[in-house]
Amino acid sequence: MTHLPTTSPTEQPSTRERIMDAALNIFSRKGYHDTRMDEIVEEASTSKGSIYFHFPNKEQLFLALVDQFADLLERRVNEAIASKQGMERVSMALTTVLETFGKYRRPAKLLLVQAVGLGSIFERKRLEVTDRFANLIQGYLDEAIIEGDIQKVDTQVVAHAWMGAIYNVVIQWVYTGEPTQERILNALLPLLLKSVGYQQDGK
Amino acid sequence: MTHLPTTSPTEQPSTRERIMDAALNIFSRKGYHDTRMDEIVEEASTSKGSIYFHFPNKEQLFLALVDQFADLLERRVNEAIASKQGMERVSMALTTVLETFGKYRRPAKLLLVQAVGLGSIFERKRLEVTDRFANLIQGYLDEAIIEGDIQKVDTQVVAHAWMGAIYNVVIQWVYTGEPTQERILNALLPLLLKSVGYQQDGK
DNA sequence: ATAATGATACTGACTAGTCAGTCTGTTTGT
DNA sequence: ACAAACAGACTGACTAGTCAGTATCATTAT
Repeated sequence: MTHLPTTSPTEQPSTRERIMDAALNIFSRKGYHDTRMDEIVEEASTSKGSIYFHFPNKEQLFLALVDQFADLLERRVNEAIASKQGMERVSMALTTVLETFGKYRRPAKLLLVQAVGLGSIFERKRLEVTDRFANLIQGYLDEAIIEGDIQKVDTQVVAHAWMGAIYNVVIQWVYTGEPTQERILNALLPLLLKSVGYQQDGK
Repeated sequence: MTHLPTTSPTEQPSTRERIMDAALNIFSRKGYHDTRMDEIVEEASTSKGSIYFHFPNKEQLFLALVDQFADLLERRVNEAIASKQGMERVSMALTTVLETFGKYRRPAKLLLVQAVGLGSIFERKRLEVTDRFANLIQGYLDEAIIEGDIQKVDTQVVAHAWMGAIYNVVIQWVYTGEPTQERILNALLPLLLKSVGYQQDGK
């Protein structure tokens, strides 16, 4: 089904890719603790030894998936905003994030839900990822303030608030399928922009 | 330390209360899976059998804590908004939620962090709690629209976005202690109100 | 008064199952 | 010949939950 783009899109998937694919499926569905390594073995049509050849342990396998998706997300956002400036960057970044979450529903769930509430190792990783994106947003906002696009605000709080807003709406959608992606984009984007006093031009 | 108000505030705590107190401490610190029942036994100065006399299993003990705090939160909000109308209700509800999270930091972490990413039983409970509060917010917003306080918006999306914003900022604060509660209130409240086009009167 | 009965609250040694990770191989590629 | 990649049976640490028994107090009978 939903494959994350990998390094070799032409050939048939390597064992390592099959393992990550299977792990993503099951982790995102059942969560970290309820996922047995033997299930991944079966889903990936491989063996215990093979998994432990490619990954040192269960934890690292999980973190590899989190990193893979976080990287993809950041790459996509960076590509999308390259040609934009000021508040348009913010707007474009938001749209891209929502689209990417929409396209990759399972990894999104992994990152937003299953990576929460695990042990301290995972908490550190989650904080790292969260900070990474919060800093990104904060940077754009600071830029927009300098450019005079928006009023002065507490960009740190705003950044985290925005992330929470996006996360939560997406999580709701991942679980229930409601509201539709279109509704989310139509409602959320203006909401966030308005929250810092920016009025969209398109009508 | 931070005791949740219970039914008998005068007498010294009953075994059941000691168990819940200890469980809250450890669950909120280490998460559900990393908490051993034996640790709770020790912290509560009781016995294994005693815990299983008062609670059928680990899961139900955890859910009892979640419910206890969700109830407290809802009760506080309802009390606070009783005398208000329209958009003032929304404003007051937000303030109360932030204050309550601030006052009960550990149960907040339990509800917002540790209850996420667990199995299906917990997911159901989390959706239940989330919906409960989202519906509350949505109700106030719908009311405010009818009263003409704010423009028409997709209140369902707004409700979930707001919750996410609040959650995420509070989580950040629970983890790092930053930003301060005052900064959060000063930044978050206007942000949320502005996001639906409502201008505060104070100033 | 006090002994017998019962109910509730608690104790902690024990068990039975689970599952991540290991180990000893076999196969495949160069 | 050699190593990288894979197979899968096996191990043992770990822990939720059990259960047979004890302590304490209220209730009733004698």
